[in-house]
Amino acid sequence: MAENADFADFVSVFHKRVGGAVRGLLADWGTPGLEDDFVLEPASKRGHGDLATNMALVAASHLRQQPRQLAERLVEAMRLDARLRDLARFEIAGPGFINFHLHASVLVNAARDALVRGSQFGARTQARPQKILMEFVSANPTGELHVGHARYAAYGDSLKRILAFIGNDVAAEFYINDFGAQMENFGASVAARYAQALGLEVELPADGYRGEYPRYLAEKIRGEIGSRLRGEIEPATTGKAVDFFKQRGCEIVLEEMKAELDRFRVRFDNWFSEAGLYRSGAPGKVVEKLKDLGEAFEKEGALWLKTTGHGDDKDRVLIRGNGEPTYFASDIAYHVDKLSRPEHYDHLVNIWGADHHGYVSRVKAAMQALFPDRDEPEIIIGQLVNVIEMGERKQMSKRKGTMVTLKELLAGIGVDAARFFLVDRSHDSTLDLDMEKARLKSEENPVYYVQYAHARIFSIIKKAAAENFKPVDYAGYDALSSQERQLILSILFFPQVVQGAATGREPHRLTAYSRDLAGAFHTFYHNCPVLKAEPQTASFRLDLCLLVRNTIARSLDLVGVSAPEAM
RNA sequence: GCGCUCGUAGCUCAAUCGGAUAGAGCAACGGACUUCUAAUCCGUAGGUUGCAGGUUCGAGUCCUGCCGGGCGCACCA
Repeated sequence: MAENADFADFVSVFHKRVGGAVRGLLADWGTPGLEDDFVLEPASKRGHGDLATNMALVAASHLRQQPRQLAERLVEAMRLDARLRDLARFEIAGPGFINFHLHASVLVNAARDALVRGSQFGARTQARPQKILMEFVSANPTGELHVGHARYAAYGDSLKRILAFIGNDVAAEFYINDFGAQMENFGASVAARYAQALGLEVELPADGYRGEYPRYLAEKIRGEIGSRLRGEIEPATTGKAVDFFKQRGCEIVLEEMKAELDRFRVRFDNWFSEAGLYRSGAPGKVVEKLKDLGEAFEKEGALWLKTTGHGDDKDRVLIRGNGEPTYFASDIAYHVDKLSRPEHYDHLVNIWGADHHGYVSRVKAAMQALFPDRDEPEIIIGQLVNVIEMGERKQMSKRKGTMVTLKELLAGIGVDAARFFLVDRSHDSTLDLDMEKARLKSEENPVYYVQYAHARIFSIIKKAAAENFKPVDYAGYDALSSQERQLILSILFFPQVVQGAATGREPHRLTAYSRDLAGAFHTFYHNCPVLKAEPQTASFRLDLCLLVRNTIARSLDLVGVSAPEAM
């Protein structure tokens, strides 16, 4: 408590004070931890005061006693606490809720305090900051980013911002799968398109990459090298040419992905190459290590990892019968690498699509075998995105061409609407995207509702400057309207919302919050004139506007959305 | 078949450890611009939280079964 005093926000201070007032009582009752863990929620919406707690109900379920009677005794204890009495009055309602009515002056002071904290309001609330390495998107470098990737990019980047805001040291990494059969296939496909562009009769590999993109890459490479590699390709693509097209094609793809992600306001601190991992011999080394640990065994000509010893439902191949390591082996090496770096990460977070969820337990099993004393990596599974075309739901597929690219999404609805839209729903429900509708509906994207509130405030601020408005001291102002109470309360919960979004890994709480806050502001705006009010009222309301502006801008920034000054 | 996951208003989604009358936005309907931006506000309507049981003071939330959608069940990545 003491070490965080500088960053303590009103709600958590109030929470501690309430807990302190009833600590002895709860200890007598033997409800361990309740004095620190009880829920304090905003309640004004329901007309039950400003804040409420269900602690009597929780205690009742432990003690098997009447909640209302317990509530009476809790409130009695609270009334004995003079400092708490200075903040609020209390009452019992319903089955045993305790409602708090905050004194107006307390709300005014809390708002002013939040404003003074400026960019630090709600920040650095993490009790024990961690060094976190997040890995997400990690699209194969063989094509364009589509809206599925965009969803993870928006989700992962937002989560990164949120975790960093509350005090963690967070790095984002993109894992490049630039090794293996898929890449050979990709190189051969681009080589074939190159040859075709030169007028040669060369077929795409049987299961090669179709669609426009390899053609585009081939064309681009032809612009760079002309017909220099013509001889390497006819009549069939040779290893040397495939290597070149693989390499150069991959480089171009990555450059374009970077540029596209940059436009989407997603930046990775590191791009990690799987091929580089192989060059360093890491997969081989980790396999040796697993053998030494007695975790690997030979069967049917392959080398297996005994993942069933660590909770997986079957054992997994590390080295294939043909001597090649599996993707799994290199992925283990990759995770070992993450943990072995000089940064000494405390925690790894991987964000994977639902199509990889079968893979989770084997990676965890491998890491458990190698690092029995460390926390296992946290793997977040995000659901997929379907594309709706002509009213029909289709899974995205590069081959079938039913894919909407990130580029198209941004061209259609823009960065702000796209990021808000993608992050606004829980990552664990599938998302159906109808581009036609999205384009039509972008006008009514809730992001504009939120941004409009921000722009309105700027308008007030500009007007205040133009009129040379001189604020006066509003200490003692306590004639709060219900709209002001609601607005202040909404802001005071911002730190809790951020904290909840962080621990639950749920950035969508920020978009929901920003919408609520914008709503509270719009209501306030219609009922409470700012500059036309009495000087003291005007001064307070102007500060309140500044606070709302800061909080909306921060909420949007945490999900990578801009806060315009005018619309 | 087995495993994971989701199912909430016409649509898209919320709902903090199991708590008060399940909430927003959009769409629909009715009102509000002589005002700091009407991209807004106020109001009305809209629900057997997929179905059936169970646990308990209390279940959208936990447990069991069923129905439906998605994903997975490789010596692919």
